[in-house]
Amino acid sequence: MEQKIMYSDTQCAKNIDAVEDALYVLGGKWKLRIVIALISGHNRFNELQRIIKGISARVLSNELKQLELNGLAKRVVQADKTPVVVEYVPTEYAETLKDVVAALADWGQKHKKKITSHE
Amino acid sequence: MEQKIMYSDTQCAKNIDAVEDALYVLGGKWKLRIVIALISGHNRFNELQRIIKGISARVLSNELKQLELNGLAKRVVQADKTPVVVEYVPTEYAETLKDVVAALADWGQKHKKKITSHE
DNA sequence: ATTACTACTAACCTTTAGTTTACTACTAAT
DNA sequence: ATTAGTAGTAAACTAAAGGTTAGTAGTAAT
Repeated sequence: MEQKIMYSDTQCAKNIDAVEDALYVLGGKWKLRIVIALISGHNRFNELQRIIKGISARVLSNELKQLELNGLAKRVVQADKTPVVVEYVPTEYAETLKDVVAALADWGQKHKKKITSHE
Repeated sequence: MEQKIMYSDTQCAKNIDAVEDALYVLGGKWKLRIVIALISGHNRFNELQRIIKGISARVLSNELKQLELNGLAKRVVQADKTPVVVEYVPTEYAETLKDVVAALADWGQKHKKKITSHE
């Protein structure tokens, strides 16, 4: 009936479902930025707030809890130190996001070049 | 001073900025799903609304306008046909998103497997 | 003694995103 | 004549996300 379908409807639905599952964990304004910061070795609360420009303590705190729930970060308290040091460390699972981050960062960079040059 | 930084602060900031630029265009609940649907050959308004489950006409209409503004989709009216047929076609530029979609869909799929199996 | 840093939380408020219902104007089929 | 589909828009609303301000309890430096 239709001629121009490039991929099957089921493939399309599969892709939509899959990005839906990804966005459930990674969606929103801050999650990916936080993951990048964590992977880049920024592990302490105020350090994260400093490097992720514009994020409030409230939001950072909430997002870190969700990242922990989803197995991407771990809250580590070093109770021996005084004052107590809290670190948020990316899990091994968070490393699996490197391709996603790379693809998105790459596209974002190219996109910026595009809009700042010939537009 | 610090030993454990894996990547430089500037690299981290660059990545954060780049995904920020990408999310400005692609962020939100629907944009990527619509792009996938468009690339998959679903081009008409009601067709898109049918395949993208849960999206309302209002939101679909708004998102399509934004995708057009950002050069990812083009609204094509076939005035000759009766009734008039409106098609939303992905631009060439939208094709550059394939890597992003693939990375995200791949991760989403693996993530779903992870949480539905051993959790 | 004051200032500042740490890692947050509470309460409140605003903004953005999304939903629902209804409606338009036209066509095409039953 | 009625029903259904096309491609939407308008108005009014709710829900979710995020921001702002202030404050806690402790340490450590000036």
